[in-house]
Amino acid sequence: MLTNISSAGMDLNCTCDLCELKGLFVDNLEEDQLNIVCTSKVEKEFAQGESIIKEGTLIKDFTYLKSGLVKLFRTDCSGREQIITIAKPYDYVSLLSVFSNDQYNYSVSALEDSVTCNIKMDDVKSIVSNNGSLALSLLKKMSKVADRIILDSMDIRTKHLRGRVAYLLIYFSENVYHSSEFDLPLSRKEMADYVGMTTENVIRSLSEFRKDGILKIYGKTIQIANMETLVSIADFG
Amino acid sequence: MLTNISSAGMDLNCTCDLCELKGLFVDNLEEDQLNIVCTSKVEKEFAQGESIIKEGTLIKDFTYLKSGLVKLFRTDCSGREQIITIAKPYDYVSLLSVFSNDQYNYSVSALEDSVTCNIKMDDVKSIVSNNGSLALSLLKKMSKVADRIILDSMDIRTKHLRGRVAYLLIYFSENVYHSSEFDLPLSRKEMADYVGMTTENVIRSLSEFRKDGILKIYGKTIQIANMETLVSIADFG
DNA sequence: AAAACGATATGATAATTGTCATGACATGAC
DNA sequence: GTCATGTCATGACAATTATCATATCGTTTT
Repeated sequence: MLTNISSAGMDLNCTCDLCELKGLFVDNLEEDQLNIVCTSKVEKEFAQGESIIKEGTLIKDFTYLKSGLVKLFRTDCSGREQIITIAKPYDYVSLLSVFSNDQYNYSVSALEDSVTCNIKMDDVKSIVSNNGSLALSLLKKMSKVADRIILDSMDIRTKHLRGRVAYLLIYFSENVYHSSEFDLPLSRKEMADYVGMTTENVIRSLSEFRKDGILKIYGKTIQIANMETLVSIADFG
Repeated sequence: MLTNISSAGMDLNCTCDLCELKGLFVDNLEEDQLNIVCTSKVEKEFAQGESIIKEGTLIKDFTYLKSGLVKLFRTDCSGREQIITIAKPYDYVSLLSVFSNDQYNYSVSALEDSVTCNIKMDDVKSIVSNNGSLALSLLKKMSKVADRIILDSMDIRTKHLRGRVAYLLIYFSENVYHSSEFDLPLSRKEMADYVGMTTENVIRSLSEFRKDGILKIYGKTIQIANMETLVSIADFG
């Protein structure tokens, strides 16, 4: 149910209208609905490595990422982790499952220090029922997120080991850090969980790239020395 | 823009309120909105094997499956088909891409004789903007469809060849034909496109299952003789 | 400092899958 | 009928990946 809020005006302490994610919510909200969000939203901080959402847990909030980097993953029947996707602010988040299920069927944890914004699911549903433009905006967002996850995973499926690893490195370089040099936010094992291969083979690929002069590797720090070759490997080599 | 329809009452020829899919649309529609759907909707028939949607084509309609069976697929960079999912009525369809893109990034074709119902995308958007419960219903549907596709493909990724083939056979037996004997709607090559292996290896798996007495195979007709073993192979064998 | 641990790294070997060649069989074209 | 074509089928072999053993490095614990 909607919390009934006086129409005396906005909470002056609320900064939702300054939120970098306003495009998703605020632009579509009437003042009284914005007040609901402002009043009921809760921001939470998570340190690198901390768990944000646990598979099987009840869905109470609509959650999205304000800053940081997270991984969505699940645990398969044999106990191994599978990374479904990696999300940065505005990529994410609470769209899978949220409207169809009462519990999460994946987990989320922080790859870097992160901040989430949480709105009560009931409030979101109430607002959506009364606000068509927000509904369309959510449908659009959800459609895009689902598409990206599905097509990316189909894409990765066509590649061999080296291509998959190259693909992942290029993803971080181009879409997350916008630089040819960056600190990998994933361990080698997590890279393996993402591309669906073993840790050893991911390490081997990285070593080969290093020996071939495509990468310079200092622990987690990666410098892409030959982007052209790396791209051609990702596009299948 | 919404077509302006006289309020004189429903089109008496419209049978949308009898549609087996009314749960998705009709239950959430006011009478005037229902009239829009009834007037603008177009039903199309497709013979087995016919193309319903082509990748890269402009999205004009919101489409769903009334009867039959279809496959969603895309063509990867090396020209090979990848089946994203197989959908039966109410499973499907027009949810991926539709609200976020102006063109399809996958194709759809009929595995069995099929009938689709098509509503102009503009009409759907207009109605959603004015109808919160329909919006929620679409969000729910979309969330469920995306979840299923993503989790199924993660699931299949954990399995080896034989497990994947077994999984697919069980899917048809339990979710589509509700019988231990059925006609495969897919060629061996399509099965391979779905599970991400080669045609030869899919055929080999089927042959092994036959030799082991798990299946009886007469061309496309499959009879599962030992469901228990097949399930244990799917759950990983 | 020593010990313990986890992540990274490399090699040898086994398991799994892909590729290529070949043939049988059905179907439709001519 | 014969031919061409495509699907189904099987085998031999090559390529790719997983598994297991082992070693190093850095960090934390004791």
